[in-house]
Amino acid sequence: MPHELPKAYEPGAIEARWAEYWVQEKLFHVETPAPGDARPVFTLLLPPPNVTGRLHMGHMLNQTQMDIVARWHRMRGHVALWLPGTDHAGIATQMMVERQLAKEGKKRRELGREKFIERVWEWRREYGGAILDQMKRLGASVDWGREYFTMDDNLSHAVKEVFVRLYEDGLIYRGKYIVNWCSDCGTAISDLEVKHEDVAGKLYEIRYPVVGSDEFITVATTRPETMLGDTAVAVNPKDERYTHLHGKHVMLPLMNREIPIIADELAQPEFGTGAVKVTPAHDPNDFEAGLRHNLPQIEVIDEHAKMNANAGPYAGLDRFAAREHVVEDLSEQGFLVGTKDYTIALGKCDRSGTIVEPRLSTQWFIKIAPLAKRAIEVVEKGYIRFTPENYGQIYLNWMHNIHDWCISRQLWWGHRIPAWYCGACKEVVVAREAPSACKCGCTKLEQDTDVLDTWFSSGLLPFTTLGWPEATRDEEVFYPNSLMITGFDILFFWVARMIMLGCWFKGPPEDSRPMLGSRSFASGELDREQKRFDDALRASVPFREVYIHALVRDADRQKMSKTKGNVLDPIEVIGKYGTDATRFTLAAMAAPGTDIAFSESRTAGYRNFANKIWNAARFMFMNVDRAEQAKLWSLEEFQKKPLSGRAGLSDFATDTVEDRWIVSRFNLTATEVNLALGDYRFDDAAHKIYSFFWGDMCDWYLELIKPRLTSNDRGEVRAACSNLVTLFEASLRLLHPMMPFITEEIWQAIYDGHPPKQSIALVPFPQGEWLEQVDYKLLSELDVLRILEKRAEADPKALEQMTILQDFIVSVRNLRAELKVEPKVKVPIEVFAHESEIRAMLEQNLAAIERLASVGKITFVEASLEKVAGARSTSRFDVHAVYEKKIDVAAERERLTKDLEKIEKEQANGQRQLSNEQFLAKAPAKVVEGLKTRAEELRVLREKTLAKLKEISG
RNA sequence: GGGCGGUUAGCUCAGUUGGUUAGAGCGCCUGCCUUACAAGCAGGAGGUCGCAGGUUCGAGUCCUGCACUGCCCA
Repeated sequence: MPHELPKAYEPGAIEARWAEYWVQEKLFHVETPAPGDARPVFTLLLPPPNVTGRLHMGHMLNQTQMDIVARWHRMRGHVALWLPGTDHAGIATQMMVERQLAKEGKKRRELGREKFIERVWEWRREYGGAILDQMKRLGASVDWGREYFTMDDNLSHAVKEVFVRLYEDGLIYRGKYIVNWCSDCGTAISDLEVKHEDVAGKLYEIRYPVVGSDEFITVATTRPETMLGDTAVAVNPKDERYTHLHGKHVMLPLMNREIPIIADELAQPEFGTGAVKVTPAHDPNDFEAGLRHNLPQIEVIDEHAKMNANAGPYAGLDRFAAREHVVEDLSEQGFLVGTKDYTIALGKCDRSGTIVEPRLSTQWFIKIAPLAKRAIEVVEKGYIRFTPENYGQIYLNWMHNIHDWCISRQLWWGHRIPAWYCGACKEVVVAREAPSACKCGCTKLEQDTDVLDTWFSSGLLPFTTLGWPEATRDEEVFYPNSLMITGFDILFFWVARMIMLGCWFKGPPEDSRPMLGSRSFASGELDREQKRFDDALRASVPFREVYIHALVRDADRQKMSKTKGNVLDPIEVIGKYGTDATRFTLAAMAAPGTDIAFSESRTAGYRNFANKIWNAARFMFMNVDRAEQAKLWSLEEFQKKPLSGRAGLSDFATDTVEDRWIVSRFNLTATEVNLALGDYRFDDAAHKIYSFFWGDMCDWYLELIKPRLTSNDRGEVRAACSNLVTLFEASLRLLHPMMPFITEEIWQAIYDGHPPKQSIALVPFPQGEWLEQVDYKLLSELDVLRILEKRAEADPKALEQMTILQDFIVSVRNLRAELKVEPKVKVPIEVFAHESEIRAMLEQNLAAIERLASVGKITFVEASLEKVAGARSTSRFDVHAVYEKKIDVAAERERLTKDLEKIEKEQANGQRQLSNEQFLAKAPAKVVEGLKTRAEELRVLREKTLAKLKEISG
């Protein structure tokens, strides 16, 4: 069947069609492997996007990388499970629905809890799938049959189980502490959800009169309104300026309340006057100091960030209005000493942007130290590997300084805390199911109205999505997950919490930890116990590897933000250049540890790459169709080949130097791509494929085989067609993880409706097999070449010969350009090659040289052409164009002089090293050898260049 | 204040344990509508690797200091 392909690649329709096909056909659904299934398993969990979210560039980078890795593993024959899902995003979703209600003139509280939650579910059914639909457009090869949502029944059940177990272990407690309060969201938030921002503010100095004296004590604060709740003034015990005031009291201005002067480390002598006001109900440090000194906690700001009744005359004012009034009154009454400009690190709610109020409030917390201890241990012992490595350090640093985690949220949307309070005895009952009665006999139990932090549930996903707390086959097979790919911004939200929770719930009981010094172990027994424990710990990690990707910035390296208006919508970029090109851009720029400055010009370049592939395919089909019409060869011959043993290039005829060369290049490239992907070097892998496809295959191989494709020799046509299709098909497989759409389209066309598998995504990846057998992380490039040579997959001789042939053709083209030969004129050339082998190779490729360098008659001469003006020389050959046009002597001299300088400089460098005994003694043999070979080349080149210069000047 | 990173071609970036001639894309210059591709082809220019020291036979790569710059945490 003839192939009609449009002249330019049009990604839109093609991509939408395949995206739908992959989902419809459930191609990436993974059945749980039965016991005895020996295939390697690869598990990847999608960090769930917010159900309210829309896809942004960060998601796209994240998902592109995951998809590349997942497709790569799948094609290598692994059971590759990629689990998709969304996060219920407590605050964000609740806000979204409240806004919707507001439009109808309704309020959440009027509706009531149950009705409201129903509305949220409705909203989720209606809009919650948006981001997942966008993922489909990216071609993400996830298992849609296993999609999860953090509020699903099974996951909610697991959340309850975790809460109860942690509570029973004494790791969850409830108490009144200072928390980060967002008055806009109306809930407590965790430390991680507070973003600090340096802003210009003021430092107010206020003097408090010391009771029973004329003295004043001056304190400095950035938040004067909180003084209304002051219950002490602190001075450093070592600060001699204040020793005489220890035990005395001050009169709190405006409130006329006597408060003590306490000696506490809280006050730093270097800061301000060395004395600080203490407001235990509105500052975390003051809170601690308050506990140390048994100070009363007077709250003056309420949940709406307004001053409350304790603030006396200021009650009812907003906290910022109150600040103005307080400062005014202090000033009027002579208590304000002064104000200074001061930079404040202001904490804002990550979600709403509201300034966070440290507020005294009763909340649920996780006692984090025991969990953190394990989370540190598994990383220190190398059970989890970070890429780039430095993130391991950052993680440990954070984990060492972690604080208890406030997990309750004053929201309705989320997992409700499984705790009930007795109406009679106030006892707290924590249980998996609603208890019918308290142990005091009272049946009036009310459930806690709060819900859990969203991250509490998402931190459990690596095991709860696999069926936990039930012991399932899925969990047995797929846990630990193989990999977590995510951005550094949620390293702590996600990665850290998953590790803490995973290692706790999937790990060995803490009391099974062998203790040094314990008498119960005989010698040797302890080691065995320790090993058992460590093995259990190793098996408990949520994932074996963590890859942290960088930030996608705009082309000017600016962070993308809505306020700056520089946000790129990936769907728009895709619309312009195609998904494949966009994916390829992200992959090619994703060097580990470096932010991506996303530039559309680069994407345009990769769209051109897609177009190049497309046209190469057109070229292939054009030739194949012609051969088919002439009954010389048929695609069926290729289609009939069995799939087994087809990971690389098989049945590839290696009659010519270009055949042998392209096989070597293909196998080398495939190997390098495998190595790069194994190291998450997406950029390397992309560049290697790009230069192979375009630089080797299109620029040289396709050009070189053109004559054979149109030859009258049946054998030549057959071999050329077969080679072309074989090579092309294998190259598509190599490219498929990065550019899934165009590769699927062309691959399916090659098989004309009779593909050996439903999709290119399910056929073997080139050269993957032997790499499974070795620890390839230890291989150098040279080792790779050697191994391939041994396996007859690379031919160093062909690589060298082809390089010389390319050099030769480029030299002639260069001569033509310099002599300004008309493009259509075939210029005769003279060639000298002193090595017979090279002369023979050139003679064998005369037709190619004639065609690719637009050459007429080629004459081999017996003497060097180095003295011929305008001749080109390399260490292996001299070539000269016989053409009337005069050469530009000045330009030629300049070029030669420049060449000579370069040659001599390199020569001097080499000589210095080679004449250095230390170098000869210490440098590896291959370096010395290489330098010697190069020195000889340089010697020849220098002589030839000198001769020419002399000729031209004389 | 504590910690981590960056500085390589006009621009955006690679450069893996130190080793032969520092690479790519885009941009730029010159010539071509050569029957797959002008989203292309061919040829070309462009870098004292932020600065100053040090280690080494050998430094873009390791160490120290400095300058500029970005991020995270408090």
